[in-house]
Amino acid sequence: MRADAQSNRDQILAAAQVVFRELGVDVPMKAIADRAGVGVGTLYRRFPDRESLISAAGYEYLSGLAESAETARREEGAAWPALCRFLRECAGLRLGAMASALEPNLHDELRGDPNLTAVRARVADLVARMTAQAQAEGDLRADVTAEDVAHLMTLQVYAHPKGQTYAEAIARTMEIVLDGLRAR
Amino acid sequence: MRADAQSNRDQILAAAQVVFRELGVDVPMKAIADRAGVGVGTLYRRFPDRESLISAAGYEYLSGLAESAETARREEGAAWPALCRFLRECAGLRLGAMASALEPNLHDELRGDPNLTAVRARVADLVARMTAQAQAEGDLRADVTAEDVAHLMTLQVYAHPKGQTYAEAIARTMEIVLDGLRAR
Amino acid sequence: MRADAQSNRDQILAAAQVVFRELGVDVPMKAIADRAGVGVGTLYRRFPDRESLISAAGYEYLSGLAESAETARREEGAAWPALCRFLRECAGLRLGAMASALEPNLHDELRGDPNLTAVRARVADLVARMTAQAQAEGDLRADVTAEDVAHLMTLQVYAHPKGQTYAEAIARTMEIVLDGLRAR
Amino acid sequence: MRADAQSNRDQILAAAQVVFRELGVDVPMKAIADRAGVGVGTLYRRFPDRESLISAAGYEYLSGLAESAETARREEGAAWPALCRFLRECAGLRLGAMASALEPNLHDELRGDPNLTAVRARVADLVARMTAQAQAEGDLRADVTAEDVAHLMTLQVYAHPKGQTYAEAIARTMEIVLDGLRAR
DNA sequence: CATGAATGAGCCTTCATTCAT
DNA sequence: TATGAATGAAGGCTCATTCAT
Repeated sequence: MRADAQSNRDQILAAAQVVFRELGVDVPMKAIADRAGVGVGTLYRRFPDRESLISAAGYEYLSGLAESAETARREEGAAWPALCRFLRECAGLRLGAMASALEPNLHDELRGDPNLTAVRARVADLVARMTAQAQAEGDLRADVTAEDVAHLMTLQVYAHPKGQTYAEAIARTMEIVLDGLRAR
Repeated sequence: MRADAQSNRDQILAAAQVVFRELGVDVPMKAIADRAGVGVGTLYRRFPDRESLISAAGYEYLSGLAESAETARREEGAAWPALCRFLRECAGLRLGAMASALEPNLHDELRGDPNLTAVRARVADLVARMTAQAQAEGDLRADVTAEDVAHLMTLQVYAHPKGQTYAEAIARTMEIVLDGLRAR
Repeated sequence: MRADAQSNRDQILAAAQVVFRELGVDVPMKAIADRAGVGVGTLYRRFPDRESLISAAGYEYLSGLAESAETARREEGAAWPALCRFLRECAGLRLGAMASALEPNLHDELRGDPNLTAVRARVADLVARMTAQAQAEGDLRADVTAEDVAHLMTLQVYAHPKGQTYAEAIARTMEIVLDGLRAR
Repeated sequence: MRADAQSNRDQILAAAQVVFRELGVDVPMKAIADRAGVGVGTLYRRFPDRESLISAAGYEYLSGLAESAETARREEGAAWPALCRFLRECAGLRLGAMASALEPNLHDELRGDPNLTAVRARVADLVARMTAQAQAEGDLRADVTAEDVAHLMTLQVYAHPKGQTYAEAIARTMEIVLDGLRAR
């Protein structure tokens, strides 16, 4: 791929991530193109339909997440702090907005996507391992499943009252959740 | 208002609540009219635009919630179980889907709505009172604010994997959250 | 159906026949709506996609044709003049432009259309009967099949040189064809 | 012109003829470029717009036709069989699909094209001469004009029912036409 | 009053044409 | 010179809203 084309592709993907996060995946394609500084035609050349853009953006989201989960495990020593760091990051990424990509059941067209399937599995596996280990180490309550934890990746609240930003609101909520997860 | 007109209004409002919950507030107006068994014209006669329908539906949601919060307080004896019951009900109602109505900052047109403002205040007050009382009774951790709790009313997760329904997923998440809220 | 709605439907159908004939079936929907004096929305309300409009217009074309074939048979006495009259009318209608509707093999979406199938069969049957009878009466050469004749319904030439209109050009061509069909 | 450039030009022209015949002159430019095995840029370098490509392809069509008309006259001896051979070839070439090029009145942009004008005149002249001669020789009915015959070059039918190909359908139709032309 | 028909603005997508590589 | 990337205008279709019946 030509250098300029690649750069445009990157712009578009970055723009999509931002815009999906802020306005949701049903945002007009034009909004994404504008944010990326390209024409709609260019966007469609790279991503022939909305699904393929969601798929690619979801892939980026999830591999970034997998990446940083692995980093966290390496850097934190224990599983529990790694898990906390991971879930905080998920919340910050507003992963819920991309849930269509995460959850095969939501968007029919995305169900069979092989890249997505692979990275979903990779993330699910990381979550399962962190969960098991944190339970083994006695830090995470024993009665939650890896799936409960996976749900928490997409935690959202819809309120940002007063001067509080969404990031602050969800961060506070996530702290409560983490306290709820901690073993007594 | 004539009896049949009133009945239509009630149908529409009920339909809107169901449909908003299931498909979100951006659902086509026709879908609501169909569900209510009336023509779109009738819908527009009662609710001149989408905002006013969201507003009215939000009002219903919130007053129902206030109602049942008061019932809970009366029936549960202590504030903490009343609060738990209230938050579980919020989750079940998928209140997040109606967040536009709840949160004055989300939908500009809804900001100044007097009915909504009043019922929002009523709910906020109830939450604040339950919060304070539950903290005073030593059941709720002391470091959360009434606002943290208010956020939790709109808690959502976007995943419903395997055979689990959304209701089950959010219920499990809410239990974790309630454990996180409980005083040690 | 309400009277005004019915009238609009008729306008649209009439407009479609004219515009299809002149510009072909790939003409912008807006062009048809404009010609009918309605908005595009109205057009789409009555005919949810292009296929259904082609189908309806094709049906009109073909039933009109069947009608007039029957009239011709009644009025002309013999089969041969009835056939000639019929083929002249086909040419004048520029039936070739509507061939998608006539020919199940051209437009996949139109293949299974039951109305169209029925009227196609009706026309095919009329042609077959006129053909057989004209041959029996010794006016039509014996070596042509009903299918050859059916082809001639869609006869087209693409030229309209000098001051000649298309109608004149195809009329002259059709006379030559009819001479070619006549038994010696 | 460099040898490779010339070769590209030839490829494109050949591709255009094939694709125009099969899909019509409104086919996407990319389809032609692909068929020619070149990029669109190359196509546009050689033919600055669609008209000039139609013009060039039309020129090829018509000079080929003129060529073979002359061959036919030389080889057939009499004018009538030459004319028949010529018209059969026109039908086989599906000349109707290129009618825009043939007929100055159809495509405004093509009206003034000098190459096209010249070759159109050349073909028209050949047709006129064959017509006159065939009439003089008593084989062609006397009441048709050279223009009637020219029309027949673009004869089309739109049906290809059952297993019959278009080529077979038009061939059969042309035989009827030729019978219609023959003097009694 | 209730209905659903009509309207047109808006988003989706394709493709002719231009232009950077 | 060849390529194919970028652009935006144009046409398809949906849906919020208005209005005739």
